[in-house]
Amino acid sequence: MKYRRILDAAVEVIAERGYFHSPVNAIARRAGVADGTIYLYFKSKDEVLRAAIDMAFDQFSRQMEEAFETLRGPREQLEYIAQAHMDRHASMAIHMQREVRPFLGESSQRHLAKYIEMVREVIRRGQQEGVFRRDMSDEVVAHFMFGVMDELLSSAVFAGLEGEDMAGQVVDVLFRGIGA
Amino acid sequence: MKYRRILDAAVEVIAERGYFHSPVNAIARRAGVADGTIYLYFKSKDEVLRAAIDMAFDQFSRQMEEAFETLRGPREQLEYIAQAHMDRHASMAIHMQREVRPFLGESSQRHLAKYIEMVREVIRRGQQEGVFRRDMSDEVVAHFMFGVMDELLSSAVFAGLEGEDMAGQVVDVLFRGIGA
Amino acid sequence: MKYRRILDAAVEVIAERGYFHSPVNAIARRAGVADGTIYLYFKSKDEVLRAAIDMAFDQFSRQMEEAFETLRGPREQLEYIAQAHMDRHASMAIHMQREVRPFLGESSQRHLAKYIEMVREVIRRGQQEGVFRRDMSDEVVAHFMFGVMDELLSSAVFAGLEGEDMAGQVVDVLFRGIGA
Amino acid sequence: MKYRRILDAAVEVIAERGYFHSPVNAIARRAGVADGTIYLYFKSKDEVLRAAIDMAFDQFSRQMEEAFETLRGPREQLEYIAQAHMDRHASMAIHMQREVRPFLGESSQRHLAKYIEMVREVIRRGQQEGVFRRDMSDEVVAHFMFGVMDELLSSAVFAGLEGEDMAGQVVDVLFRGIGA
DNA sequence: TATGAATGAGACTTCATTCAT
DNA sequence: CATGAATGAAGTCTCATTCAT
Repeated sequence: MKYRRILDAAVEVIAERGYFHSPVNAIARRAGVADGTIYLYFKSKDEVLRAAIDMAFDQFSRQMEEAFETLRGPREQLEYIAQAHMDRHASMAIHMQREVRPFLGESSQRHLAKYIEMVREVIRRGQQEGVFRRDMSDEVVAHFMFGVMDELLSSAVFAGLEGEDMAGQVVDVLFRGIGA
Repeated sequence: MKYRRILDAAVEVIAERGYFHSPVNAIARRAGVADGTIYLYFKSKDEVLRAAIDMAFDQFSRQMEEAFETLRGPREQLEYIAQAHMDRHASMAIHMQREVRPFLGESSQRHLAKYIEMVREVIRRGQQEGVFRRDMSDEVVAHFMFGVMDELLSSAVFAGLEGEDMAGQVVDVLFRGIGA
Repeated sequence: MKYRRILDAAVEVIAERGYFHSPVNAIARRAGVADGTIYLYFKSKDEVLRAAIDMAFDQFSRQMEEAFETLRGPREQLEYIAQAHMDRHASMAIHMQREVRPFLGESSQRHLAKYIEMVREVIRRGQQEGVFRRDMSDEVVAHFMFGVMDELLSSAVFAGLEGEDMAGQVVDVLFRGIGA
Repeated sequence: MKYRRILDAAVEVIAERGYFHSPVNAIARRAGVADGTIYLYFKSKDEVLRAAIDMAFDQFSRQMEEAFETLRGPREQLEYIAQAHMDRHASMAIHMQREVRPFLGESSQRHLAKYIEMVREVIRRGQQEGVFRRDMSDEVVAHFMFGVMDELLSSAVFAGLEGEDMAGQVVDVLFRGIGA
């Protein structure tokens, strides 16, 4: 379906060139549709971006919720989040909201907030279960986690860190750091 | 001096609205100069951004080098870096390179690389001195640190975390996480 | 087709006001299109000028080549060139390259060179056939001819010489002047 | 005196780069004065150009009038005009009016008209004296002469015709062409 | 639905001109 | 008289968006 083709093309093109260097016609070309067609499915270019980010986060959320039904321990859950975040394709759109936070407004905030909230819950439960230290703000820890993952992800592109098991190292440091 | 006024205005405006939503005339207005005046001091809009980032990183580097002459322990040094990074004004420009990494090219890379290298050295020395674990890539840890700081910084604006001693918490977690 | 409308409008406007006093929006208005439309057909304003000049010279060349198949005598050929050059519409674009020679670079040179070369051949053949004097540089004579025609053309606009058979007089003088 | 320095600088710079590619500050730099100084002597950039052209033509006219007091024959006079026109420095400003005719308006016209008138008189007198043919418009002949000279002059720069005695050839052709 | 030529607002930049020193 | 930093109008060009087909 074209709706999806456009979204995927947008993610690809924007990931390569950045949002503001990605003219609508470039997205259209990549999607194999005419420029005007995009406006049959989306109200504006911003809307395409918004939808792409929405899609990525929603998918991410769903993936987590599903996994958490069988993965119950805080440690396992954090590990899973890190692993999933590191998966390049899924997270490219998540990463995109960086470039775009200043003007995408509450939509962008909302998704990030949801990601953060998800992590906070894991942390809080870990704290209740006595697995994690209690002397730390769960909010700070959650941003902490998101920040590391996102930076490693984007640096990987430039710095050639692709080989390393980054998610593993991150979780390892984090656990020691916040473990009780 | 106008040069400085323009640079400061640019950092302010871009921090608020993002580089690509910051027309030159907005920067000019904020700086209290005419549009054309900017081009007496900078060759192009890109050049303003580049100069702002250069300035911020250079200042940051100098501050570190100075401080490290009396602060010798890896722990103290990391703490100092975190503290300095968290200082809003100084780091806003550092943060800006995020939005802009894809097209600012090597200039942007170089600065980040220098920051990373600085942290890596601290880590490596800590590993040699037996203060830090040896089973981790110092490069990953350095990006780790940068990522956390930058995310916390940018989230602070939105999430109202301003009160918390974020730098302190970061360093605390990091030390436990990578301590030997 | 818009491509042609724009080219014609450009020639008209530039002929009236000069290239550098012809903002793109004036050309667009004359062509009855929006400013941006011009950039669908031409990469830049310079490109419009270049294309206009190209078109005029090409048309001129083709016209000559065609005519020369039946017009074999040097005298007839020169007469034909003069006549064609004098035709206002066709030659306006040829005239334009004057204003613009310094910065249109080799494209402009090339066309003029071709015109000159065409005349030189006629002259040289005339010299071989003994119709023209041999003690003159054919290159000088060719520029000679081009210069006269172009000046008469541009003066005609201002000086109201429109009525006179200028081409005829020119060729007459030229023949007596260079005739053997 | 600065007035003169500015005028000379203007002619030099404009001859090299064309009027519209000659920013005022380039003329100022060449003249060794500040930008603003130019406006103490001239009302506008156009005025500088106008004055430069005025100066060149006036000088040219004076030179002719002077010479014509001893040079009485039509042939000698035409020869002298051609020779003087060909002198590079003197004629550069004359040549400049080409680029600029469309918008310099009557001032430019007037000078050219004067040049033309001067030649026409020579021609007319030649016709009366029976030296020149009577079946030609003296106006056409005058433009004829101006056009050739100007083209040869400007082509010389590009085509490397510098060596040839162009003025001589021109006059030679012209005489045969219009001689009785 | 789909197209893509056309639009025009708005961005960046240049440069003639002014004016406080 | 002289300076040159500053101004801002105007120019070129891009690109999100529309609409006739």
